[in-house]
Amino acid sequence: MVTVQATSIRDVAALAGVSVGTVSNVLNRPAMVAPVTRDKVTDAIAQLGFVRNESARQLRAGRSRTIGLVVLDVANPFFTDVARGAEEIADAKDTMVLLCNTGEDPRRELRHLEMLEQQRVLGVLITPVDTKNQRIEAMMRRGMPVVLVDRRSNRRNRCSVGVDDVLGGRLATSHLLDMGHRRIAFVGGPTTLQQVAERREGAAQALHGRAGSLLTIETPSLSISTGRKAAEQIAKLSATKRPTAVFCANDLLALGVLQELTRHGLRVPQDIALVGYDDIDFAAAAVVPLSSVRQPREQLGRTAADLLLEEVNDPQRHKHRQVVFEPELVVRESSSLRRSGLRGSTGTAPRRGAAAAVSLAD
Amino acid sequence: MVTVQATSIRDVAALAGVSVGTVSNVLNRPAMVAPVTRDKVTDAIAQLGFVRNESARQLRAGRSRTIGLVVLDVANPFFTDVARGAEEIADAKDTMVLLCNTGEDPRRELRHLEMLEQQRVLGVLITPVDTKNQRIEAMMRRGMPVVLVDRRSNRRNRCSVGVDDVLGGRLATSHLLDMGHRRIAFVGGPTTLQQVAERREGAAQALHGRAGSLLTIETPSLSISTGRKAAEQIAKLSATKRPTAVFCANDLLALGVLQELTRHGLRVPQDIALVGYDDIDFAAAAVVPLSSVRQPREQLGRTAADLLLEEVNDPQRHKHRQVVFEPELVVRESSSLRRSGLRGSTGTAPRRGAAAAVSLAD
DNA sequence: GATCATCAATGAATCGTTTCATGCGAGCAA
DNA sequence: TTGCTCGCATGAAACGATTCATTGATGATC
Repeated sequence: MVTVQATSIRDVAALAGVSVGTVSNVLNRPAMVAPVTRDKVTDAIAQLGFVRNESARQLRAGRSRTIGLVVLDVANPFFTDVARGAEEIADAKDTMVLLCNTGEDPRRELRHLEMLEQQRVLGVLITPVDTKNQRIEAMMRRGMPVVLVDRRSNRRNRCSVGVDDVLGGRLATSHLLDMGHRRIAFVGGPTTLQQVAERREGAAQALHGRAGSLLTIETPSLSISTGRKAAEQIAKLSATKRPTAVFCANDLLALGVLQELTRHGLRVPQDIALVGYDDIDFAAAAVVPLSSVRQPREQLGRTAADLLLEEVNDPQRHKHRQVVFEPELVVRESSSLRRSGLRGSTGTAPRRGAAAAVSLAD
Repeated sequence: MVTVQATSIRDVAALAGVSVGTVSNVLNRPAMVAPVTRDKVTDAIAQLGFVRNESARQLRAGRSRTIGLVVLDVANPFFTDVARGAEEIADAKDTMVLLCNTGEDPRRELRHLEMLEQQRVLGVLITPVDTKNQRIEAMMRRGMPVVLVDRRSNRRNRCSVGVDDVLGGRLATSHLLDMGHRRIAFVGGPTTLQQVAERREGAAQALHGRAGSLLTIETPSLSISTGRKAAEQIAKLSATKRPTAVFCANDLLALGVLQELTRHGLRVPQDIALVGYDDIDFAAAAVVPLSSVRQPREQLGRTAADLLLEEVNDPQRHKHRQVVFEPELVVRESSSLRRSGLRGSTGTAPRRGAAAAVSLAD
């Protein structure tokens, strides 16, 4: 097979009998070309199968039409929902979303950021692996708009959309305490992830001034398989030391924990209660429907894209904002059993706190 | 904030006191630049925060360093695993993967293909929405390498990697027949998706010459929520008409079916047996661990990327190949109950067929 | 000291677009 | 007829890199 030499705007111009400038006008400002000429050009384009070279366009026009979305894990439904939200907004503005997966690996994150900057994307939505990321700072200094996703920026010099993770951790843990649990484990990591650190912090806050202890099991990542490994450690503990409730930093971990506890003959929620985070679709469909802290995932993506495009389209007027959503605890079977010793009835979840709703779902 | 005028290779050259050609050499062929000069240049690059403009590079060099991966649904773990496999291979060859999500929408698919071709990507891996896709044919005629993913090409003029979906459908349905089921439903759609059509075809084949009927419930997509809707229809049927077993075209559907059946008081597997397809991680973690047809997902992605890069790097020697993997039935609780009337014991799965392994997993 | 090979660095040409100042012809008013 | 405006079309000049023929400097060899 012969690789065909790509046809350029010149070939189209030649075939249509017009100048290259006119072809470009047909492509970009069809209104200012006479209908007869326009038809000649579009015919020529169709006949030659011409496809415009985006590199050349971008080089000259100095402006790309894509934004980058850098996430920790595309296999995590949380992020695919965020992506969906971002795409929805971008689509409406004729902008494409480049989805990049770091797999929580700083080196891959760096590679993706480099690529995005080399491509001169309009801007970047990112959930960074590390709290401190030199590269991001540098990019911003060079004028690249960046919005942090699922992370709060303490600095005022950039936009961020996030969910109050401390509150989320507090909600989950208070609920477990209310259900009569005293030995609670937090499973999650790495703690370099701000989300993880804050959810744990929330758990610690909930315990403040109340009877109960928090055992932290740090994991290297947030996947189902690491969840299984963490549960193995828990299962190995003696019954008197073993926590009676586990709060996981996300649902994937929780699902892994659930599988592995079950394999070891530990029942959820009878022996160990379980609460996850994110409320992904699979949580409700788990062996034991999983209590979880729900975040407005698509909303997060939409808001992030909105903020970014606002900054892109009008950098002068744009004011950096830090948007924080509130999470919501969804109680399901995995944590709905009141701890024995406090009369063993299946209790419904109590409302706690003013701002945060605690809802009971199927 | 002032948007800084992007620094170019000229600025670097000026600061380092060398020519632009030398800077380019440092970037692309550092070995042929004297160490002293090289250091001057790299210092200048660092000092200016220079980031190479990929558009310009690509325009002149005439060659990009990315491949496109177009999938039906990024929220489906099947595809994220395929993506992971493809990325693994691409990474090793210093190539980036652009992940594009069509959401089974032909219009979005078209937009993504246009964008990829405009960007002059090295090639495209795609699971097309329609069996016949003009645009793909056109792209190939223009010399763009394309590999079909999770789909068999009957034509010899292109590469494809797929799994024998007819066999998969046969495995699942034979298993259900062996467990004593006679009224079996197939849930899946749209049938324009080749995978769906073939899995159904396999189901029909399994019934050939055996007692039993196949009820087809066509769905508009392959998500959890459409699965719920399908289950609603099933639940509405009278007990005598209702199928005793359901085979779903993928696991997401099956999980949805499972949730909704349970909500209607129908027990799995006692009232209705259930088999899914893909064996995603969540299948084993479902309320009732889900029997499913397993496909070598990452392998699929790796092989596809391998084929594509082979064609890209040596178009002369490359021979198009159609790789077909064999699926494997994994029997779990959702279908492991032998149908009453044939003595109601929990049976283990029988081995069926020569090539296809039927394994019993936890 | 002349000749030649080797190694580095140079800078102009080029990739395929977009953009914009310029040209041109038709139509219209004076 | 002249002078203007208006509507389209033109084509040369960018954009920022890569590439390659050419030049220059340095040693080595005779």
